[in-house]
Amino acid sequence: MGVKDSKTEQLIKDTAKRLFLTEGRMLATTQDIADAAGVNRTLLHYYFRSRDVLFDLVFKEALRELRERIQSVMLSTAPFREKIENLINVFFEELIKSPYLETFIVLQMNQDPGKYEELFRTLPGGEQKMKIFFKEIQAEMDKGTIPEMKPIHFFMNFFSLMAYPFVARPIYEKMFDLNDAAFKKLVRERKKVILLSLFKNHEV
Amino acid sequence: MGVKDSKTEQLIKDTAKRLFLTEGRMLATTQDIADAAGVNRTLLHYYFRSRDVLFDLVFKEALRELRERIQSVMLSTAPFREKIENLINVFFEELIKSPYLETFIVLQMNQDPGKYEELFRTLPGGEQKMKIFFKEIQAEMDKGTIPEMKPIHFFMNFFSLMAYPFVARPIYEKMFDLNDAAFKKLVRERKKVILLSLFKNHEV
DNA sequence: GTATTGTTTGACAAAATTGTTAAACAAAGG
DNA sequence: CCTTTGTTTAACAATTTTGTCAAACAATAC
Repeated sequence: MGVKDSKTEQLIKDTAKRLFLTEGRMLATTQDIADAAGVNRTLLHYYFRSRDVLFDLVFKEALRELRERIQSVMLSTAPFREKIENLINVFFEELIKSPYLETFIVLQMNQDPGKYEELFRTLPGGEQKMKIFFKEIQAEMDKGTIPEMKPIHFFMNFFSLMAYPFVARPIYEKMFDLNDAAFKKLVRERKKVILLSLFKNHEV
Repeated sequence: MGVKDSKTEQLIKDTAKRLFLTEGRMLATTQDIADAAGVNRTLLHYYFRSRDVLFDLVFKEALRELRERIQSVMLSTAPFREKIENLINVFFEELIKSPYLETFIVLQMNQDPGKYEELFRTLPGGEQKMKIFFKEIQAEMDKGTIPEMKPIHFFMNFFSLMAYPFVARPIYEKMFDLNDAAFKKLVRERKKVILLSLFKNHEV
């Protein structure tokens, strides 16, 4: 066996993941990836056959992981407000790790809609579970802790408030002259802001 | 002069705009654009010299237009709540026209940060104007019509609630099995939902 | 040591995309 | 009708990127 053993395959995959999802270099060529990983470009084909295969692999893995983490929190038995807080934590963690996943998805879905269909289709029993979560949202409205609206709007609001600042990060950074530290500070503050904005009880 | 006169240049630009911003085909090749416009590919070089030049032109034009429309509303003398309503209308109009502008910006800014810097830098007097808008936000908090937070968070919330559903549209469509009509209906509903979510007075 | 297996490499081929050029063409003025 | 000007075209060149291959290499088993 070579001195690098079988770690090379993982190294390439991790590097691709970093370039695509963390640094937003979605157009990185096989050469870019090989260079960043410090390996010969041919190895990329040796292990993954083609750029497309590697690309899909990275994408699907990241998406699957995100979905699983979110679902496990969303379907936990924690009280509603606590559940929302946990979701914010999970989502922020994932978005800090992969700030371009969102953008990535949107683009991919458009370049070839249907290709990743199965990744969004509610799993067996998933639709049922989503309905349960939506019922919980409705119950909160009935209790008067969140404003009245279709549960899907609450859902969209929630994910909008969490995700968009990451998607728009470069815009905000230019617009308000923010450096990395300043942006991260804002993001930390947003955990409270989001709760404040979702719940009627405007105290934390 | 040729039979197509000088309309060809505009036709190519419009087609590129449509592909890039409306259909999200950001990777469309010169051939794709020429085909979509029904002209010979060489004309694209004849009028715009290179793909990059055309790409930048489309991008900058769209961005400038969006910014101007937003600024003109943001700096109008309308009462705060009305101003927010007008902003929603303008933003929705623009996003329906160019649903991929946001995504486009994010990617471009990352591929080559600094390249489009001047488009975000607050114009001469622009920073001053942003401060005025932020003061208006603060005044509303003092009046108690919106919850207490740094004005920049209100600003981020506002744009998140408006923009994200467009960015995430393909995801939502798969996730909740929405067709075009259903999605558009949701968007129409969101005008009210956003107001409901931004303002403390949870009635419309 | 030699065979075997999997890994790595550089050289090369193929494909896709962009950019250039020279010639054909079409309209309008003289 | 001939010239001028701007437009359009096809053929070609250049570049970039992906993909293939056979040979070199390294580790382990025999």
